[in-house]
Amino acid sequence: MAGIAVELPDGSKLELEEGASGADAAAAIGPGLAKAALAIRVGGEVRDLVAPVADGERIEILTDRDPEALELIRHDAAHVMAEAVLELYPEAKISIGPPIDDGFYYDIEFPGGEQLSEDELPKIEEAMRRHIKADEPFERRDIPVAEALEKFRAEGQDYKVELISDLVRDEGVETVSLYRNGDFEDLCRGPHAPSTGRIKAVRLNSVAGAYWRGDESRQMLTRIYGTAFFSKKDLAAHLERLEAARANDHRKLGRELGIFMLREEAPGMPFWLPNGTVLLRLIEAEVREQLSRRGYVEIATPQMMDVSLWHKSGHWDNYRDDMYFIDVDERQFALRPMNCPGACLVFDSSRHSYRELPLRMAEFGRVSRNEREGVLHGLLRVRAFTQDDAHVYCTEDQIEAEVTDICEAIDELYARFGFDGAEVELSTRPEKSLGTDEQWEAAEKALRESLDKQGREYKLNPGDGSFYGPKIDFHVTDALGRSWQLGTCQLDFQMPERFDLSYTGADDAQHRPVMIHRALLGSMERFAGILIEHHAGRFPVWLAPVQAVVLPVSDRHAEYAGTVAGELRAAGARVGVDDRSESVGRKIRDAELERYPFMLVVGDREQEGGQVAVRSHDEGELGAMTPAELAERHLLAESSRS
RNA sequence: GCCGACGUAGCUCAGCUGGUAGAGCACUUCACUCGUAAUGAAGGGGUCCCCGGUUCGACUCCGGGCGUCGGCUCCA
Repeated sequence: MAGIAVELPDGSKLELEEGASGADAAAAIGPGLAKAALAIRVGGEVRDLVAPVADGERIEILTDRDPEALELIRHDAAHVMAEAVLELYPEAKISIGPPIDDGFYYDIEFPGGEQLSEDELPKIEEAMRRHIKADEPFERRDIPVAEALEKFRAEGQDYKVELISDLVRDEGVETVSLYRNGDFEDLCRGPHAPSTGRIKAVRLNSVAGAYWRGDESRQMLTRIYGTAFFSKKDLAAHLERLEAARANDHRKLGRELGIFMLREEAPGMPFWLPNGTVLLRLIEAEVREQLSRRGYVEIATPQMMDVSLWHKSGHWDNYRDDMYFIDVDERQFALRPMNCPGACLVFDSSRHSYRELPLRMAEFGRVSRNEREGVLHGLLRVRAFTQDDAHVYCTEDQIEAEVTDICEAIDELYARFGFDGAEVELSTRPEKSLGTDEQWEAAEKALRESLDKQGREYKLNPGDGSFYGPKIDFHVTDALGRSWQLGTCQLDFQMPERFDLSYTGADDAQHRPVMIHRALLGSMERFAGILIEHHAGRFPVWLAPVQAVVLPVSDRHAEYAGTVAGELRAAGARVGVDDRSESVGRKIRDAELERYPFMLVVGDREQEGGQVAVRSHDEGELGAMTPAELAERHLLAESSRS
């Protein structure tokens, strides 16, 4: 009888009988592996353990040590949750339940369209544990579409019927696969672990509303979020990590460190406190350093302009819902939601030669957008913010070099602030947009080619572009792993046309410039928020709003403390004095909680020697030195390059 | 905008099955004058988010708003 052979990750060959499964392969290698095996990976594809392997395939046995296996059991857990929910609420209609980054969810319609209360989660969780303990096997079967439709129709599972119908329509499938665990059988591509018992720890976290198929106009379902692990210890560690991440929330740190505040009187419009304002100015200085090095000029244009301008720019047609309008006497004005029209008016205020291009005009532009309630989020999603904006007017030939230069500036700037790298996304034409197919095609091509030439990895976001052009976005994540867009580079053939912008070419004729909208950090507010979380409120010395605090040992050293602070400030350092009548220990503690990088203790010894006793948060006590030495060695060492 | 939860002193939070509130920290004052993560004592501070309703009486119950938080959708 003919055997088959598969190749293992170490390159060795494993002889198996014809028709052998992944489980057989694992068993052939050893009983320990047979017990630990969860699934197999062939190439990039994960398969059920019971799926057959073919002659010559390179296979890998997945166990709980494999990161992909975690995704597997989370998907398993989603099925177990659906099983438990249907047991407790037989009338519920289930939709989809995928694994996600750190867990899984299942979207479910409860009877009467009611939302599930969070209080019910423990009950569901308990039922899940029972099914996990019962170690129910996952069993797959493939059945004809008609049979599947009949089954789910009979069960009243309308969402499954819709999913299957769409599979037939979009992919022309003839059969679908179902997975059974216990009494529950779900439409599912798989793969799954051999049985529910492989889930060693499970936790349901929260419920939330979620639109069916992510479509606002459709039914809102109840999304139950949960997570699963291979051990209770891993689950506990995960929950601890979340807890720690919450401590780095910029909203909490922002208040504690005197960076910003929010008030009910101005929802979504942050107030910058003294320390935050210093931080903002330092961030701006880094942006300006890029501007001057890369040949930008800076302008400042009005916050509010007549509505006629917004009709002209296309914002009224495409962005009206997000704008604030103000009636003044007989005229209607709008607060700007974007800075581009102002820049266009500046460009249009004089004649331009092709010799001036690319003309790069930057503006730290404050914009106001009437964001829908419910989307606001600390500094990360606000209604009034400042973009480190710029508009580059250039020829089509210059696009690629400009886009490349912008991407480089973003790389340099993010590296300067301690970010390893951002995720790059390319977004193309949305449904609501201005311009012709040809223009969009040319613009999208230009961006794509620039990215390709730079050798950048990027994700494609079809339909996610701005209404006037496609864009490249730079994304980074916050403390809890949520991704936020920062920098952006958007191509625009529309605005120059609408504003009838032109430059004189070498041929003495008038030509239309191309406009690039670009922001390196995106919004100063959002960037600052992300920066706070990235550094957990403990900024590098050059960026710390207060770099050092002078701590007099007793009241009689207060005057000397003031002298020292004065000297350091004169040298350009940001220094505070804590001259409360408190113990040194107390002042050290408070300084640490404020996350000051340096604490300068001054008592009799230091006062006599004209020195300060330096304590660094990072390095502990550094001994005594003069203020000048401290400034040179520590406080100013990494300051802005400008 | 949608779903859910929440809103008590500057902050973190107790509390009341309906009888107008309390702690710690912070703040003020006094004493202490202190050497690397909390010195002690005393004191001030609240339209219990807002507006209605029920009730003899509402911080508490009900309705509506506003805001915040977690999601969805949307977006820098």
